[in-house]
Amino acid sequence: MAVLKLEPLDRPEGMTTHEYAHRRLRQAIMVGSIRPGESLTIRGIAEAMESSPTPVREALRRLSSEGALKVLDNRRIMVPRMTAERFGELIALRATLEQHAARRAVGHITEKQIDRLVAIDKAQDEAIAQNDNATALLLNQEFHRTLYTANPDQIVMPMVESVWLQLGPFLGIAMAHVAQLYFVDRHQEAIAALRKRDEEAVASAINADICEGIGGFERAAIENLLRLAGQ
Amino acid sequence: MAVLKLEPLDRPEGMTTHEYAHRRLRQAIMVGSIRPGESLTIRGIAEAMESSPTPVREALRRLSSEGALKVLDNRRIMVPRMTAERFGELIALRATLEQHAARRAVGHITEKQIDRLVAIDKAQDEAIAQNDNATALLLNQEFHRTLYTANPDQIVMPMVESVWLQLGPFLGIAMAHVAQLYFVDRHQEAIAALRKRDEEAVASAINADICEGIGGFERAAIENLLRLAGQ
DNA sequence: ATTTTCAAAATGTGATCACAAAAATCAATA
DNA sequence: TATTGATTTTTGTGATCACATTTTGAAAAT
Repeated sequence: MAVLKLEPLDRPEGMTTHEYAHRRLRQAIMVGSIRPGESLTIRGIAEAMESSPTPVREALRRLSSEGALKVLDNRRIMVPRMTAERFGELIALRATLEQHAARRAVGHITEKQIDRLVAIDKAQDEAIAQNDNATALLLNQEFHRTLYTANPDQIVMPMVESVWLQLGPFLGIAMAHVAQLYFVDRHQEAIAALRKRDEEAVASAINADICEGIGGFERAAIENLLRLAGQ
Repeated sequence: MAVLKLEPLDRPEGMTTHEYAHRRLRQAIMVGSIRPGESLTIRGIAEAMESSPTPVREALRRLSSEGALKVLDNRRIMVPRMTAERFGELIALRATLEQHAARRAVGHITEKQIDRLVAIDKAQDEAIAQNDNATALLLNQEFHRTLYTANPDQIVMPMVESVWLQLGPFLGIAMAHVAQLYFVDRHQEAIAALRKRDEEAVASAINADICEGIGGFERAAIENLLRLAGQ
């Protein structure tokens, strides 16, 4: 049996087992610590987190509905393989979705929430300065999430998170084969546009943030990376 | 126990029980035959489709990940209530997502696939002429799905379907309180633009198709409908 | 008539078991 | 050595059971 090592995770009281399993697996996929092509077994995961197949199966179903996992014809479950084409689609969709989410937030966001964005961005810069990639990644997600969820009726956030999840495995590959991930962002540009309630400028900043960040990989670089990772 | 009546559904051989349960519930929600606010019980559904709680729970988890169901704090599960604000967000997101999907399909679609779109549109017109709302709705979905999936690496279709699912309950309400759903579409405009491989014109046609179709409800009309339905 | 109390029923959750299909292992054969 | 074939193990699936929590409904009290 494939021995799966999973980072333990804080489990708040009252959280159900399947929810906990979902969180832990999601986290592992998001940061790219499960190799694409590696097959996950229900019993293996259940044993790794000291529970039983039932709640693990529920977690796997949710993750496959979220696009994080793929169910094969054999009913085996694995992290989807990445291709240059799929990567391109993911980046393009991410740009579309997050521009939409940002536009729809501009009319709702308060000055206090914008101040919060400033604080998150500052914390991210500090994490980058200390070469703490994992924390920087998490804070970058928190920046975007905080912006988009300023709209209380927003529907798009789960879809944005789904794209992040699907990009996770590639991040894992990139981190393993690139000496240093260089972070560039357009957060301050977005913040300035938000202060002015300039919807167009906000969308533009978010688009640039995505396209010049993770989306900035050249196609040749991507194919090279994937080849190196044996995909 | 709330007695749930579910349309039986064709079950292909080899389809697992949880997949079948997922399909049947999804279908019921999509056409608006489950009233928002009505609480679904695992055992009730299991009994209604002559199976057991385990696979039903998996189906419910998937549907909640797809946005079709909402898990309350009591762990009760229900179809989310609709509000005018949520409806507005859903329509705006639908327009954004489907314009994106359409643009991304233009470069891949073949003449044969465009011919297929023509056939589907014709069948839909016939269904409308015969006042067969259910069939017309299904064919409309098939039109859009066929267009978007012309792109083989496409990622967005599950998200489009998620929005359709979330709009389903409102459709059910509208059908119950409006004498006749008037169908307007921009399919022929989209087809003409596809033949010319005019990405901008395709996106424009899809946008109009959505905004003038289900998205055409005035806010006052929506609030009135929701009030009538006791939401 | 309304509210409170308390027992009974219903419900979500997760562990366990049995079964069939798939994968892996190993011996026999070419 | 490589390949086939049979046996064993592993795995996904779904039904069932026990437990804790919630909901329900009726009786009692205000």
